[in-house]
Parts: sequence; C-alpha cells; structure tokens
Amino acid sequence: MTNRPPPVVSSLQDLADIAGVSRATVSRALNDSPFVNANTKTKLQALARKYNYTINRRAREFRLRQTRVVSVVFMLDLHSDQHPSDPFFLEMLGSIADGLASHDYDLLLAHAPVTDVRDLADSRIVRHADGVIFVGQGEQHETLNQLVDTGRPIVVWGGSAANRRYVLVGGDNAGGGYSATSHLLKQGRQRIAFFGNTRTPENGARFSGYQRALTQANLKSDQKLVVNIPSDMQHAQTAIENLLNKGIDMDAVVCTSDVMAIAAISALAELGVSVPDDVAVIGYDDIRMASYSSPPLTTIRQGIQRAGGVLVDSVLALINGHQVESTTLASELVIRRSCGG
Amino acid sequence: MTNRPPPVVSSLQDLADIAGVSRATVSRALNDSPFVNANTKTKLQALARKYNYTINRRAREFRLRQTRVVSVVFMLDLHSDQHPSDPFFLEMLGSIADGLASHDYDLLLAHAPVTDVRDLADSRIVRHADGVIFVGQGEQHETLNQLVDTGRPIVVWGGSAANRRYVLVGGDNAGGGYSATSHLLKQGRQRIAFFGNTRTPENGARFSGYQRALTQANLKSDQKLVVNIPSDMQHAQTAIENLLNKGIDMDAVVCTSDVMAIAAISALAELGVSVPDDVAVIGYDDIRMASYSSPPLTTIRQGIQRAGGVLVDSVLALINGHQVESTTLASELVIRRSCGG
DNA sequence: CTGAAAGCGCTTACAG
DNA sequence: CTGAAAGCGCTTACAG
Repeated sequence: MTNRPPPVVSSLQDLADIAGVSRATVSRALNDSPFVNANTKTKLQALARKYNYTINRRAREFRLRQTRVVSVVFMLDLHSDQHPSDPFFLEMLGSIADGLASHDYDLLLAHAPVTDVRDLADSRIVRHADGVIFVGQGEQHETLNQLVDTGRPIVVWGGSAANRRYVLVGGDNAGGGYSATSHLLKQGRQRIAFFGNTRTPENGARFSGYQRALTQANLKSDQKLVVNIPSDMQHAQTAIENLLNKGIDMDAVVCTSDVMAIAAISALAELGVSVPDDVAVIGYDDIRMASYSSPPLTTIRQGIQRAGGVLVDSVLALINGHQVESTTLASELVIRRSCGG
Repeated sequence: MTNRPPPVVSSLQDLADIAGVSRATVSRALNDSPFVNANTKTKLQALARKYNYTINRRAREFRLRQTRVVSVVFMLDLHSDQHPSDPFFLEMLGSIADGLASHDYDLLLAHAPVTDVRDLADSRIVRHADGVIFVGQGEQHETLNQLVDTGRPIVVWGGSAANRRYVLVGGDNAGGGYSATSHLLKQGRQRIAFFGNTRTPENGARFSGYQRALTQANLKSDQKLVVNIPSDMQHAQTAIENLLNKGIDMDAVVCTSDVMAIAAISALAELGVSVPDDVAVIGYDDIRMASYSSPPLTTIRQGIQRAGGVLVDSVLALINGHQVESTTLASELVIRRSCGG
C-alpha cells in the first residue's frame, strides 16, 4: 500500500477540484464574498489553510487592474547633491511602512529625484502603484499640481502653498517657526539666525513664523542672519563657519531640521563657541537622535508616527474613490538643553 | 470634416492593429527579441513611443510568473523595541535602492520584525518578490539557513557564522574591531569598554577583533567593561550611566555602531566627563553624521555605497540562476577627534 | 447560493 | 521572420 503524496494546490481550480465545487465559489469564499453559503465559506477557507494555498496575487491584480502598491517618493532638494541621509526620512518611511502594511499594501520606494511631471507620470513609480505619497514638496509645488491633473491618487507631506490642488498633510510650520523663535527670545536671545531653504513651502512657513516672533518682540530680521541653504549637514556647517569668519554678531540659530542643528552645534564647538552659552541652537523634527546629541537638542516635534498614519489613510481613501481633506498636525516645542533655560 | 481622436492604445493588440501585424510580433519587438526583422522592430518601437504605450507590467509578470521585485528586510534586534532609526539603515537602503533601480527592479520594503521562517517563507515579502536582501542577521542565523532551503534567492548583509548556507556580503568585522581597539591602545588607552550585542555574527567578530588587540597588547579583557546590549542609543546611554555610577574605571569605549557612539558621547558629556580627554569613543559604520557629531567621530567605515551594489548584483545573479560567492568588503579606520590623537 | 463562461494582457512553442 | 493559438490564475456578470 503506497502513500499518495498530498496534492499540490497552486490555483483556485486545484482547490475547487478537491472540494468538489467550482472555482468561482472558491474565489468568492476566499475573498469573503457575502454571496456564498456561510458553511461553504468556512469549509473552503479551512481547506485553503490546510493546503497552504493563497490566491495568486499577480493574477488577481492583473485581473482587477490594481497593484495594491503605494509608492513613496522623497523629494530631494535639487540644490543639494547629498543622498537623503536625514533620519527624519527613515522615521517617516518606517511610519508609512507600518501604516501600509496594516492595510495589506506594499510599499514601493522611489529614490531618484523628481524633476518633470511627464517623466514622473510615465514612470514605474507612478504607473505601477495605486497611489503615491510624496514626502516633502521641494520646490516642485507646480509639478505636483500637474500630477493631480492626471487623476492619480497622490498625497503630499509638506507645507501649504498657493493654488494647491493636491491633498496635503503637514505640520503647523508657521506655528513651529514661531514657537522656536519665541522660545529663543524668551531666553534673552536677540541676534537669531535662520538656516534653511525658504523656497520650499514648509520652510517658507517656518520662516514667516520666525519673522512674526521677531516683529512681535520689536526686532527686525537682519538679512545677514537669514541663510538660505538646503537643509543638510554640510551646508549648515559651512554657514556657521561663514558667519563666524565674517564676524557677524549672533547668539542663536533656528534650523529647519535636526540634522542641520546637530551639524551647526558641531561646527560651533569646533571653533570654540559654546552651545548654548554663546550661541543657542534649535532644531526641527525631533528625530530620535535629538535626545542624544551633545548637548541634547531643543526642537520642534513633528508627530512622525501620526503623520505616517494620516498619509496612508489619506491615499487609501483617495484610491477607494473618497473625498479627502488636507490635514494639519500640531507642532510641539520640546525643550532640552541646546538653548539653555 | 471632423478630426478623428487618436486611437487609445492600451494593449499589444491595439498597437498590432495599427501596425498591421500580429500581437506576437509586437511583443517580440518590444521585448527586443532577436526573432524579429530589425526594421519591423525599429518601426514597432517607434510606434509604441508615439502612442505612449508600454507593456502592461502586471500582465507580463503574471504570464512570466515573475515579479521583478526584490524585498529588503531589516533584521531588527528583537531585544530592542525601537524602530530602526539608525541612519546606517537609511544609507544602506538608499544604496540598495539605487542598485535595484539601475537594473529596473522594484524595491519592496519589509518593516516588521522576523521571527519564524515558516511565517517568513509564506509572507508577502518573500512570495511577492523574486529575491530578498536581508540587512543584518540579528540572532537569526538559523532562520536564514532554513529559508535558503526553500530555494528562494536570498542574500544577507552580515558577519560570517558557522554552517552558513546563504550568500553573505559583509565587512571585515574582525579586522574592524581589531583596528578600532588597536587605535585606542596606540593612544595610550588601557581600560577599553566594548558596547554591543555580541550574539550577532557581525558584533561577535568585532568583539573577537577587540579581544585580539587586547591580547596582543598583553592586556586581558575585563568582563565589567564588556557590555552586551542592543546597538541603539538608549542602551548606550544607560550603559554609560551604569558604568559611571558603579565607579568602574574606563578610558575608552568601542561601540558597534555610530549612533551608539554618539549617544555615549552625549551621556558622558551630560555627566561632566570629557571626550576624548577623559574617555575616548569610537564608533562603527561611518554614517554621514559621524563627521558632524561633537566631537567628530572616529569610526570604522563600512563602504555602504559599495555594499548596496554588491548586494544587488548578488541577488540578481541568484535570481538569474547563477552561482554566487560571498563577498567581504574591506573596513577602514577613519580618524576624527573623538579618540584624541 | 452556485456554476459555466468570458476575458483581463501577455508570451511562446509550434508550424509555416 | 511571422502568425494563430493556447494558456497563465483570477473575477464577475449572467443565468439558473
């Protein structure tokens, strides 16, 4: 007497043959359709588990003309040739990945910088995904607007910009820039520099908050202290060196990212300037490392975990044909030691 | 007289109808098959471009039973409940993403921690990809071995381990641990601590290098200075506090990651201990931020850019049925200021 | 509630 | 070099 090997079940039909039903019924059962007898459904689902069968995803996607993939595009600053080594990106990516996974969607990662919509609309990134999440707008607000017009579900993390047609999720940038600057003013700082690329909507809003705080304190902003640079470490370091070389008077710096702030502190220390005694430094984002810098960084927290969830919920809603509102998440001042106080 | 709208071409058949050939010929032409007349091919390719048509990827993948996707799995330390906020991961991810993109493969990101092979082998991550790159082995060497037995193309970034059956790409960890420790000894340090989870193959090898350097200098390692902790910032900070609280004599720390080193420096500074005057700190990885910490970090460089390329070339070769050798990349001591000298 | 049938867009062995 | 034909594994409108 020979043992027959267990049948290999690699399609709906195989399972249907075993169960003695049609593959249509198996399809319905496994997709939890209401149009199957509850018993049949339970039996079929158990059978699928027993034979370790799951629906062939490519076939299903092909049939349904969907991909069940969401692309994530990081908008790199075109003026900075650095790779995105900012941990803010990784934390955001992790939070998006978690959100997508919980809805059984895959995450397709786009790494190349984006310049032209037409290229983008035709790219694998957009064509092979049901929707796209952009992290940051860079200076490509208009490109994003045009992409919406192609009808693809897209959601953007960033700051508000005029004539926006895409769904936006972002922090309260004007508020963040304001509270960072106010905090510094409360510590008695008067010569406060601003580091960041103010052409991006996020940083533009942060800068307006900075200006508002200054005005409110009856100070006017000094162009020499406004340093328009990409938000990376290299530029922050160079900016500190330039300011110091030129002998420009300054007692604080507002940075548009934590990595800039960390690099600024390092550059200051290297030149014998004490933080926070001589110059206070405040960051933005509250990446994990902010607690572990020397000194620990005072910064504006963007709720990164929450952000990922909202971004995912928003694209998914769009994909499912729903109307979606833009969202602004609260920003919070986190006081550590880099500003004294 | 009315203008007829340009025909929408959304399949091979549509293009074939326009060209007056069969869809088989169009398929061959667009896939650059040698079995088509060169002129026909050129004409058809031009036509495809004109009508902005590209082959439906899902249909093709379904037909060919391939996905043209490579998954990337970060092996998180199961003893650390932190998200992977280590920039090393992001830099590695970027480098892998670049490599994959240049071969027209998509990157599927896996974020959930991995425990059981059976779960893993059945997971979307493995089933919906042509191959998988694991970054780090964690303590799951055996799990990885079992996964190879399922016949899937997998490549692992990590350290060498006994009875390995998977293809490995990694740095020279023993050499790295050795040169880090030797460098410290040359600076006159004698009480050198080691921070890291030595149960992972990578860190185990680094630790053996540490021990070898010590032995060679006629010092023996002191168990009180060997701190077995996950390679994250929180644990590094706590370890410094513990050592100092217990009054354990120490003049240097070898860390198994740059983020640990940065956190250690911060903890030391908070407690009034000067780096490098009182305690020297050396990191591992040479993430971008290593140049910008305070003080700038002396560390062991792992060629992250090169690593991504090798990992990608290796999985792709495996996917194409080739034999693949494991690779060891050289490690390099990068001297900055955190160890004096 | 269930099944037979059509069809999604592609590739390729086969025949010419 | 080219085409007709089969078939990948699935879903769903239609009929019962």
